[in-house]
Amino acid sequence: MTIRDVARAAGVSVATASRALNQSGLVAAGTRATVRAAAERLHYSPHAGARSLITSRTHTIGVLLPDLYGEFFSEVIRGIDQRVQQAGYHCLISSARHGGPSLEAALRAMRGRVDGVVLMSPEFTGELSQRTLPAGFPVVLLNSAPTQLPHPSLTIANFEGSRAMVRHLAGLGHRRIALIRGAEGNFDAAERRRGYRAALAEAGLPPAPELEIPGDFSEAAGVAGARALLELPAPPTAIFAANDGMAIGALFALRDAGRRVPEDIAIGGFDDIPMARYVEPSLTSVHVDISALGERAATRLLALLEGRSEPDVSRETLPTTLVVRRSCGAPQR
Amino acid sequence: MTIRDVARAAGVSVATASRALNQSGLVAAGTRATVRAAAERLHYSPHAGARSLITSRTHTIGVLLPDLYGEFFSEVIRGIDQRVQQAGYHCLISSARHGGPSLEAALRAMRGRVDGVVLMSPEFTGELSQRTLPAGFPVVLLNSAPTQLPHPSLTIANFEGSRAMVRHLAGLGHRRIALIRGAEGNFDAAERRRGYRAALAEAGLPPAPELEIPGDFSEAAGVAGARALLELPAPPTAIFAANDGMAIGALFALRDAGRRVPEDIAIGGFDDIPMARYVEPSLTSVHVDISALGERAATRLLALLEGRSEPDVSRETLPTTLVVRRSCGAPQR
DNA sequence: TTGTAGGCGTTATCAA
DNA sequence: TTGATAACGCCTACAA
Repeated sequence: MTIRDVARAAGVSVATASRALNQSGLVAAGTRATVRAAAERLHYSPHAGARSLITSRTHTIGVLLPDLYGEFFSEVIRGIDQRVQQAGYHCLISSARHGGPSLEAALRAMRGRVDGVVLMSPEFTGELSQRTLPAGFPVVLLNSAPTQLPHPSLTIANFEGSRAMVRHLAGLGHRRIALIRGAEGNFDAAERRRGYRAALAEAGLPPAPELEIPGDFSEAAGVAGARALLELPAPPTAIFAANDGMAIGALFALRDAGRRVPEDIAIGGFDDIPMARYVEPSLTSVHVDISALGERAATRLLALLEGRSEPDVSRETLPTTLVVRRSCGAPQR
Repeated sequence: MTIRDVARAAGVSVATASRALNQSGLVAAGTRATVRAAAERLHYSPHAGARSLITSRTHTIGVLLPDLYGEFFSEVIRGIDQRVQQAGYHCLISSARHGGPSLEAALRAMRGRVDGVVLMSPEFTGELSQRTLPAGFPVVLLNSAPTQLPHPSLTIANFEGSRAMVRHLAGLGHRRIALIRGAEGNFDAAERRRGYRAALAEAGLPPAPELEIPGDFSEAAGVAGARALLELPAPPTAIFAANDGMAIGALFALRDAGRRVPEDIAIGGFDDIPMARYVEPSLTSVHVDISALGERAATRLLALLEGRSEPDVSRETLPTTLVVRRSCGAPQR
């Protein structure tokens, strides 16, 4: 079932059939109708590969993520797909997780399959880019550290969100506010710590290195972190965990240790995962609209593809909002 | 950067270059090395579209889901991608959600881009299949009702899982066990109800139509369902909700109504979403390994693609396991 | 063991 | 307004 069949059925040449099927060119209204009818009747749909060969557009964008696990990624994908679909594009998903194919291989494998790529990976460097991607290949970076790379990049307001959280805790009267940090070397984690420190400084609270506990975004790290904090000669009265997973871990650890939340210790998290509403007490967190992040990334990439935007390498930050629930002890509503 | 460039750089013909790059054909070890080196140096990677034109394989599989929202879908995708990636394939994701393009359009748009498709949609009929897909096009159905369609299909053990749950509740001494049903017309929902009824019958409990409350898998339906049940002249002592979302809704409704769970009323859910562990009391549920479902679907599809399997249209059911937590009041451990 | 040449399904160019 | 025909990049007979 190729365009030849359609052409034959409509009694025209393939060239005319092609013109009639696409918007392009001048075709008599009558012939166009005949061709369209034939295509419909034959259930014709063009072969994407062949078309991309000549147009050198695939109408597909690649989405390369470090993993496909968890709500963050599913939401990103949802946002991207939604945006991309309404533009008539497709989504080729791939994860370059540890143990799987390298980022380079994954990127390379996408060649000829996608017109551009939304990329989330700390490993992506200029050197790699140059080695792997054709010059000028459209790329949008997601949640990456600021780079010199000539690509637009999107992040969420890690710094501002954390600062708002810690400011809120300080506003409730807490003087000893601990931080359970995110993964070492992670850009989000670093930014969240920066926000934490900034808020402390603003509130006139002295930096207290012993209140900063390393973590890795896992629930277990939250448990361990909270336990460590309780061991301190002067334990904190509030804990800010760099993500909700660790915050929930901390919640459990405190409960096990017989501490009441928020009466004895307040807790705040980051991400506002759905579960935050359900834990007991419900978790104060920093809300992030992840599907909007994906949608925005797709929009930027499409703009690049359509050549509508200048090589705009600006960095864009999506806002976050503090969601106050019971775990921080603030008066509700 | 095409194979011509590589050939030229290696001082051979494109045919030889092609042979050297693929496993195929007899090539002198020396020339193979030269060609490979040239390809490496030039960062050559073949154009997928062109290749698919001649081989008529894309090494890509389509994944068509009703939506991309929530953990179920992200886990399915993860399972599929994992399996497919290790076979050197790619994943083209698409959702045929309401308001978006129709299933037919989505399916049609995949032509020439994928070698086969993992499909989850209640709307997929033989008629549609015939109209949209080339005869013999590889399809694997996910969580669909049994059909006459000549495609392998995969489901989870809805019936068995529900039966195990209700059997468990009956075993704890409950005589009045209610069901909050899943969405009308949904195959999973129907199967879960069938399991519920079967377990009641096995336990010698009389069917009690007033204990079957309609629902739609939403948390709100769980709230409404639980309230309705409490209004009954003889309320149930246990509630089985057809999914965890509704079970959690019911949990909240009971708490609001001043009922203790599990002391006054026991609750069980289905799916074992991550949140089930975190609600208070933790929720007894039926565990489903969703990424395994995706992985299995991918495996079946790949078998079809590689022609390794006969046109095996068998229906495969993935087991579920009952996870007992506190909400049902069973002794722990 | 290697090279030549044809063709996969489309669109684009150029004549008619 | 239409039709031949030449690409696009690749693979694979077939010939050398």
